[in-house]
Amino acid sequence: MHLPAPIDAPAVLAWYDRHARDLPWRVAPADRARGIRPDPYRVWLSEVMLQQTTVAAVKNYFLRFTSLWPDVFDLAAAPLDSVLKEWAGLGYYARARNLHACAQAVVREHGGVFPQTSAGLQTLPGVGAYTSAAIAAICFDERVAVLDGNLDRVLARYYALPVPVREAKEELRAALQASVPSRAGDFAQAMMDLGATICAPRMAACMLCPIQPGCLATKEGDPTRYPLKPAKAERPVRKGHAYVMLDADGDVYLQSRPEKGLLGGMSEVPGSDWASVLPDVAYPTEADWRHRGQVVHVFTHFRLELEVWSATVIPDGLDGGWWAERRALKGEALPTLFRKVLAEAGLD
DNA sequence: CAATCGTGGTT
DNA sequence: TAACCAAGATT
Repeated sequence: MHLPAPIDAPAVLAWYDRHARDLPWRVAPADRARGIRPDPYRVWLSEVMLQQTTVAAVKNYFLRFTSLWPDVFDLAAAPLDSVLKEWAGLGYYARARNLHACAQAVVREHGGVFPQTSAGLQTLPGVGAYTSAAIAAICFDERVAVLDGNLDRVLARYYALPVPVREAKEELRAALQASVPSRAGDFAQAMMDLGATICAPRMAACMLCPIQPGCLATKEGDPTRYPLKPAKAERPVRKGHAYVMLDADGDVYLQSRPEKGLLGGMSEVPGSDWASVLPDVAYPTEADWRHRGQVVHVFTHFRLELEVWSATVIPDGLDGGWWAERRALKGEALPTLFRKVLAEAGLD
């Protein structure tokens, strides 16, 4: 499959010069034209946070991280534990571990200076095809195709792509590559802004679109028909128990999850396995256990239903965890799931 | 390479 | 309100 007609980059850049979003990690096009260059550390940090995550959700985390750790040396020197705590709630926690490992690699192996090519950047932990291209284009104007979810949608519509994106990824990349102008960084950000604000998933404001003249989906009449979706797998249900233990002072017993896998390295309250059939109740210790309710939490690939139990216990026979003061819970590396569990047990 | 890996905003 | 989906990486 060969895709015709490259994107009209001058039209896209002219649109971007007027309508670029103002974001904390971004250098505005006017400033960029004046020679101001983005800080690769801030661009990298924002790009990692933005992986599969909305701009709205990222903003405050970005400001917090850059306030705590203004440069890559600060972040590399921070304890992993504190990075996980600050990442709590943002999801996809492998990103936080890779973020920390990447900062240390940049400091140890590159003297604190990020590599300046997409190929060099892609050797870093947590930096894949998209993120390496985005940093190289935005910071160094490397003429590389920056292909994210927004671009998948914009290009699928522009070319009225007759197959799901996954089956034509390389054709899209080639078509985009052939369109990249010398202002590669502004072009990449412009195309993403276009996807986020004009060519949105369920609404296409084609009258405002700078590349509407070449858009094949618009010619067909219904751009939101694209991209074509592959059949979706249904989401299985898993069930389990969560045991919230309090001591006489009202402190809460927490423990760390295994470093790999779901919610890896984050904190939790003890609980059962999660299975398609609710496991038998097995309290961690003898006490007057009470059922406090149920928490439902939806992950990407399954739905979880946890029965929440709580009790005041005599703190013995427990191993490997720690007692957290209730007013210190806010600072623990607790994923949203276990914050819901604690709330269900009456601990806010 | 298909499965795994979170969460909150939006419709 | 349930479904959709977001500036993807890793194995």
